[in-house]
Amino acid sequence: MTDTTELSKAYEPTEVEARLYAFWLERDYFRAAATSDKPAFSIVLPPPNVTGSLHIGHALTATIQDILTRWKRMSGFNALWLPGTDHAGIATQMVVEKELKKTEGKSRHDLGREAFLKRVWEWKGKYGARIGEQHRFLGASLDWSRERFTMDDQSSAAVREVFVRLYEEGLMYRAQKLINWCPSCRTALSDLEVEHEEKNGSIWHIRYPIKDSDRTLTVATTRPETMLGDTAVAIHPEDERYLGLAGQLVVLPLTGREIPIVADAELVDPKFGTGVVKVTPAHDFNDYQTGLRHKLPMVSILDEAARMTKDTGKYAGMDRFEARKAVLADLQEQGLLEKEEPHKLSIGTCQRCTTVVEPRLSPQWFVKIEPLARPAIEAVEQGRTKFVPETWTNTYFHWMRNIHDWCVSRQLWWGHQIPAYYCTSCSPRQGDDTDLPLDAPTVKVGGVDFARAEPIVARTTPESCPKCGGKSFIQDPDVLDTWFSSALWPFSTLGWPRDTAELKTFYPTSVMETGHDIIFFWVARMMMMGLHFMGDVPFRTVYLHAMVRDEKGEKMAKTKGNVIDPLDIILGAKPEQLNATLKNKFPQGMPAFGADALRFTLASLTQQGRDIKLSMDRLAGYKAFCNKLWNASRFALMNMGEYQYDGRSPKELPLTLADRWILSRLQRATTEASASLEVYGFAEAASTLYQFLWAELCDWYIELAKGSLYGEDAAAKDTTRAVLVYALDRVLRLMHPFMPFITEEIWQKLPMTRPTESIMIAPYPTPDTALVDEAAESEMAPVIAAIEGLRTIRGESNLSPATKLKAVVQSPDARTRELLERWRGYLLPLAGLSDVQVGPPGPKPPQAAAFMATNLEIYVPLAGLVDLDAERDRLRKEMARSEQEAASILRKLENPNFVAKAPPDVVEKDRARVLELKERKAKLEDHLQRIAPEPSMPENLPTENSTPTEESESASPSEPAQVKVAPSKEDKGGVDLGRELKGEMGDEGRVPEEDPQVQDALAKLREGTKEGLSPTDHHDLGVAYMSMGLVDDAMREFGKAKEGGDAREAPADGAASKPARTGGKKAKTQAAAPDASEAPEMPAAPKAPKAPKASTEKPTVATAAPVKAPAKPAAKKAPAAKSASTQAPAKKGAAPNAAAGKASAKKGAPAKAAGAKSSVKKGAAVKKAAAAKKAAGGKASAKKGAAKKAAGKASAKKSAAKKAPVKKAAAKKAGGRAPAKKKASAKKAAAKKVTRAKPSARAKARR
RNA sequence: GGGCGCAUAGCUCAGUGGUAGAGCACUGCCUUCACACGGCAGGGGUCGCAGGUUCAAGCCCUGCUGCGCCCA
Repeated sequence: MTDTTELSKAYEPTEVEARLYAFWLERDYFRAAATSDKPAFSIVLPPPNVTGSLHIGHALTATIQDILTRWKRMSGFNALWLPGTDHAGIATQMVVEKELKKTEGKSRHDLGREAFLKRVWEWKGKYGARIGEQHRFLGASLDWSRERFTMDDQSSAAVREVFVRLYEEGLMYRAQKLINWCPSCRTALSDLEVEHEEKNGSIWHIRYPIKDSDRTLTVATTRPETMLGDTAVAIHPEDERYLGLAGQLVVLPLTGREIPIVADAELVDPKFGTGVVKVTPAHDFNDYQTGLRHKLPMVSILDEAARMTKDTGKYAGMDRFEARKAVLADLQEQGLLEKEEPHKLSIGTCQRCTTVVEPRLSPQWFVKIEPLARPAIEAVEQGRTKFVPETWTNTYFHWMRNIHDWCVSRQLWWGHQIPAYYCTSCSPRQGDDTDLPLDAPTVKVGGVDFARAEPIVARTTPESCPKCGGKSFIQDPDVLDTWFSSALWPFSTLGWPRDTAELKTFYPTSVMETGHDIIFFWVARMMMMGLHFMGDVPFRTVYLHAMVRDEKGEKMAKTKGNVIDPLDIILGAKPEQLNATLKNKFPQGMPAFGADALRFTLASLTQQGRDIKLSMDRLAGYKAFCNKLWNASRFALMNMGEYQYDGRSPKELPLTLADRWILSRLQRATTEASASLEVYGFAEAASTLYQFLWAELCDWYIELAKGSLYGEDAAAKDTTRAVLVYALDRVLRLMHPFMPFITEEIWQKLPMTRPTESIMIAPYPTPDTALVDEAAESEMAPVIAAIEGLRTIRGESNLSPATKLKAVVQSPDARTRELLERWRGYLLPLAGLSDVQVGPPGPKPPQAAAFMATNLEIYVPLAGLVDLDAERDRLRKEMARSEQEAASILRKLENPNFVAKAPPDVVEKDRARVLELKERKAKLEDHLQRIAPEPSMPENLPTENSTPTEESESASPSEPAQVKVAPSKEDKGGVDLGRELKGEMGDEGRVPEEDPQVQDALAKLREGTKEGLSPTDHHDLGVAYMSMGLVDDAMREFGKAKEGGDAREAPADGAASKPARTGGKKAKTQAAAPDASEAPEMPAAPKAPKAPKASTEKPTVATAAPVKAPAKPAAKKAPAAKSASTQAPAKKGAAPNAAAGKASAKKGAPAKAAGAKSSVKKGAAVKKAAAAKKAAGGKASAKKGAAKKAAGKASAKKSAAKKAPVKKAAAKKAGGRAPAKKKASAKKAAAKKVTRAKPSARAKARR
């Protein structure tokens, strides 16, 4: 390994992956011990087709299994993951045949069996290693020393042994039965290898004349050509139409053969078709059973290629579909074809070649299933094997309880030849097979008629015939179903039938992990064979993963051109290598995402019970995650200096709060990740680690660590380094099973003493409870809350990160204050502050932006920096959220049933929550009043009957004091207060405080905020208290409200109506509350809470509005406000502070002398559909939401809660009109995120 | 025909009765000395539809619609 601590700037997976896999192989880390003191963990890899190529399903399989194996290996297990490949009988034989045809123009029969098999082995030698090599690109930690092949000597020996034992036990037999036959592959198939597909076809009605009668019976059939093989016609015994006919004969058309009419209640459904069914026992499974019941002759009319046999007269040699046409034509000609009707039917096709399969009567080998299935069912019933997800258990049971005997013989050459031998001396000979086609599946070997000969089943060729003493034998030419050898895989790979140490150590295997598509093919059969031959289940757990589909959910198939090659993802690919969709997505070619990103993606998408849609976007996201990990590590290494971590517990170091916090969070992540892995929760574990690394370690700890790392205190520096190394070491090990390469690469470079030479054999972390630090986490909470609050202010105000702010943070809680004070070193850099003053609630800074969190009030003095408009909008939004949530909880609390029946703690929580929300909202409103935008206009202070002041706004655009809009901000619609105030002063150089006018207004503002709560708030609180039954408190609040000017009566029922809230300002030149005529003292004293009265508003703004969007601001506003106030429903008094969205004339108006801006408060709580409906109509929707959404979608609630400032969108959008929607749908939407300062998981993660 | 599963943000998906979430995508600000594969902030939801149970339903029950898979 390299010593360098330098890492490249971005993670480049390709070189790292190749180098590290070689390193692991060289050190032999993948090899499991045959015997060991460690507990065993074993998985056998579902053997891929030996000549196959890695596809995305293999990648998923390998990812999951490698995660399990590496996790267990690191957790102290003797972990075996055993690789191998499957000979894949039909598939491989077909591939080689095709190649043979292509290159030499020969068939396998041209070569003969022996020569052909030699070719297949050569092929296997050439391509057989490919699939294994491809697994290495994935990082699969397979024990290659134990690699196996289903046709190697050991496996073949196991197959023979099983076959013979089953035969000896009577569970393997040979019989002439109707089986599924593929006329193209020319072999028998098991039931499972036939795929059923619904297709549109026809059903023909054919008249069969009754012998010695004028009458005919009309049969309905989907396969007229098989009538040549009919041996009866069946009717339902109780069908009145055909009473008395049973036992008579019909004359089979086209042949003249006479066949009986039989009564069969099982076969015939009198309601279907004509109620008469032709019976063709040799070509239909239902008819076959009928034939057995009625002892009917069975006439085969199709040969192994599904051509009509020589017994079919004029049809002989025709293909079955050709024959169908001929038969129909002849019937037509004879007037026996009554009609043809469209008909849906289920067609069985060959899984391998999609040829329509043909039921065929032939001698085959079968496994008697019932005695094997019973124990396999019981084992699962008893829980000796468990399915994950559990839902597969029922599927398994259903199939196991209904399976038929398993046809295991295949008329192929490539596979395990059946260990049955026939004496060439005394076996019946084939007498008349001379005209069989050369390529007949049962070739003429020694002339033995295998259909009639008696097999001698033996492990090796018999010495002599027990019957005649003959010494010459011929082995059964057929081979076994590929799945037969696969069924033995869990024990044949461990050495069975020999008694090996591996079997003792690793059987039963720990987990069988595979796709759910082979639960019957493979899982069920392994269960049966394992139980029968090993006496125990083959695996304790079956984890069945989903199918991987493309991004659209379509199955990946070459024919669809949507196949994604895992190697392309890992290594990258040129555009010409990609399928059309991918080429479109990556016109320059696909970048090398790397195995780690692919693995992490697959693990993250693996959810139980649904298919995986492989999303390239998510893949890119996880590559970014790799890069993030890389760079976090790079940062750490860059700051290590000469430091070497000595492995001491961090507990012994003088830890800072951030240290303690991240160490504690790490322990939690450790616990959660392990717990998820225990229950196969790969996606959950991956998510936990992702969140920890990114949202906690990178976003917080590393940022906090910079203080000490860049500082002068050497000891503090080293402590931080220790924690960084400790945390990285741990998280790398935690992630190693998911992302083996990048974790190894980084881990090797950490400046520390490594317990092992490789991370893959280092211990998997377990949580260190000594480092779980509740106190640190709760101490960190207010620090984080404060930083996030400050960032919110900054973000919402579009302040550059470079702008340093001064902040005032107030908390009633002494502990919180102490913490913030102590950790101001965290606060300043992360929030971008130049200073912070922490104190108890008290005088608020004038004209500041504010953020209210639980127990925390944050103010940032504007100092000419903050976008006042945006700030007001934000505050209103916050208020609306609080209001919405409070209202919804209040509704609950008002319900006596809820209070009576819900658990007390739930009720209590809700009550506390309401109070908290009310308080929060009160503070917000209070602050909103404080930064009301009218300080420079004392002459506009409203009186009792004052009208809004838009006139003045539009009237005096030229007066400096009224120029509100800083030109530079015009386009954005924001208002820069500093400039605004300066403008008002007409002097850019002076600070606002020096202006007497401003001073005056500010003084009034301060005065007005002393009480903290507005009368409206007191009233609302009263309602809340009332609903909780706290009558005294409620009455006190109502009293205060009244004192403050809230004229409403205390509601008798606790469901008082609430007045609409003020808060919105119409125009910046206007006094704070002029929109409420009944709120005279508004601007200076926020006691006047009344609803805005739209009627008093004059849309004078319109005159100043640009030609382009003339009516909007005004027209919109007025009706909305009106509806809001007039519609305020009585019940809960949802005061639709509604919603007239604010409209800014600035934007649309190119020159707008005076930014005639009009702003109406956003409605906080429009709870009633009726109110909402109307209110919505007036909304000038904001930002992109409005631009994006169809007008009709902007529902009332949204509009009410939405941001009002009309930014760019308003200019773009002509309308901004949001037609009312019928339903006030956004109840929840509006209520959401009420208290969340930051919605992202990364933020949430650290709370 | 029988069985199973799925339907939640633009996309891919978590969410087992008590404040609807993540990643990606999107919008704004920022190329700040780990990372622009980046940082901060923000917007975005009729939880398929309709009933029912419950104080309370995305979650439980019934029915319906659509999609998928398996079996016959």
